[in-house]
Amino acid sequence: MKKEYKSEAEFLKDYNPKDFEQLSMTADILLISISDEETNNYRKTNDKMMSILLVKRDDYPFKGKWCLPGGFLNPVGETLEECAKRVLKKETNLQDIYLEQLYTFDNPKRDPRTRVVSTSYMALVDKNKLTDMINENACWFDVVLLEDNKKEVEVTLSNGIDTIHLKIKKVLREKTTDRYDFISENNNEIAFDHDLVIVAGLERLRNKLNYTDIVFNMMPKYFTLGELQKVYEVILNKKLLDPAFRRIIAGKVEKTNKMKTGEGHRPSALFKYKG
Amino acid sequence: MKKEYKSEAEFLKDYNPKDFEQLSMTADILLISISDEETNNYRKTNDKMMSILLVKRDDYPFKGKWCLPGGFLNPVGETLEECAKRVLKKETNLQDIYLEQLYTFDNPKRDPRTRVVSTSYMALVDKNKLTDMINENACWFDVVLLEDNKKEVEVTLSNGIDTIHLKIKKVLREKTTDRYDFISENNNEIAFDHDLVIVAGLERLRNKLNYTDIVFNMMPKYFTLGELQKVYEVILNKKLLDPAFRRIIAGKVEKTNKMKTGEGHRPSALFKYKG
DNA sequence: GTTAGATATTAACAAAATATTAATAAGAGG
DNA sequence: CCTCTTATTAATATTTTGTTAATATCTAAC
Repeated sequence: MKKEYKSEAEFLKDYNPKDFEQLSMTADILLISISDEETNNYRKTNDKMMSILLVKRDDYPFKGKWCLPGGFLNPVGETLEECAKRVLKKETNLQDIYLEQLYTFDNPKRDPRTRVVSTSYMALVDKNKLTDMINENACWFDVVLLEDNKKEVEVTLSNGIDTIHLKIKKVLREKTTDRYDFISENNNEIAFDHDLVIVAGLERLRNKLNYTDIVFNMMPKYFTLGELQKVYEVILNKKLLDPAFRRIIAGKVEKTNKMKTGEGHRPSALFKYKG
Repeated sequence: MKKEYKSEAEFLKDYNPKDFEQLSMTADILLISISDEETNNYRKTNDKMMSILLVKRDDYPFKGKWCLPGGFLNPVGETLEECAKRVLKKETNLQDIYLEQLYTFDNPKRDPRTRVVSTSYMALVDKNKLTDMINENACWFDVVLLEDNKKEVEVTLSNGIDTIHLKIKKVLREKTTDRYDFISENNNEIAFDHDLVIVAGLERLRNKLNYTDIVFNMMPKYFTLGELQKVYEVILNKKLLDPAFRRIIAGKVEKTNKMKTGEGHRPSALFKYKG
């Protein structure tokens, strides 16, 4: 029989959340940076690449597998974003960097322990600004986008020692907005459903590049237009034409009186983000 | 002392989620439609408007307040989207309509009972397609966007009897992507933090209008270009020029041999979504 | 009937944005 | 000083978008 309450306060005094089935939540972070030969200890090319931070699990479940940094939400007073920041600080000592909520993943089978819903965050940083050492179980992996069409996405992650190959099938879900359901075809190459988080994050970054200034979160203070263009090209995975690129970017940056020399060709002007 | 496990299976056998603090989750749905005089029982104008579905709470907390349809996630096997669909079916008997995850709201104080994290979904529908009656505690509210600048958003919701005035302060959070934190300035005009969900949803819809065909989810099968243009104008909250609009939309629709007459002016051709 | 009012539809032109090609600039390194 | 490489910009073609205005065809009022 339902008890009749006379006020919100009276109702709340009686309420016990343990009367209901509950669950756990985590916040996972996709930390993306641009790497080049200076910040890369195994490649000998001059190419820029995207790289993401992975952590090796030293406990069950998925013991020994790589995964995104993440951790359980403390339900007593902590927000998911605070949780994400706490984890990020622990792994990289980074604070005050660009962070945005990406998506909430909730496949009931995504965690073998119990029902765990995960809200993922995307964070962008310029790796070179990382002065402190990152946690010893964490490592940067270069990202190579092998394939990205309407049927599938294929990504290879590599740190020079380990190589992780991710393959995700796309199933058209909604024609009007060209949305797809992503179905992992990986057999525990990476822990949990973090392959889906990575793919969703790379796509979000690619989209935001076109209509925001998000890119400057992963640039150093001073950069040449050539460097900036390479970053765009790496993220978009295609060549851009110089004059077109310069027109688009012109209003966002301002020329400094510094120059970058010693590169074996005509020196280029250094720019900085205007704003 | 930490126990040493030899396999994933052995570890899982010992794992008890109740050893940790847990929480509850809900899925909330922002159902948006376009209303006009035919589907509106109190306005006598010919204008199209956006309208959203609200539900009156008949239990504590927030007893008697309006809120978005939503419900608790069943942690045993139900996904958040399944939960959203279940609630939507209960309130409107609608199935198979456009649904997309909007954002996860997790302010620890958003629910006075206990820690409840809510993942919100946006759903679009053409109200006229609703053949079944909606639940008796549910009601369509017309949406009037009074103000939307870099400092604040103001929205009025009205069903002819009740009027709900929402005011939300914006605080710039991130310059590069022009993102804002939304701070509710409402004193329980609407239950929970559903004012934030509404504002986030309206903004998402406005953005998606520009680069997707999302609008056709709220259109009838056959429509005139004038009607379609009005829907754009209502959502974007501004006038559009005819030839420009027609050029943009031309590739997305196809002319049928039907005409719409009886409107007191030159008849217009009926179009349908191509795809 | 005739005319006014309303929106539909398209033509025509102007302006702005974008794409493309190619010319010129200037340090590094032989 | 010659070649390589990338930087930078000029010049032009093409496409897209903005604007104005002309014409079409219905309903309703007179």
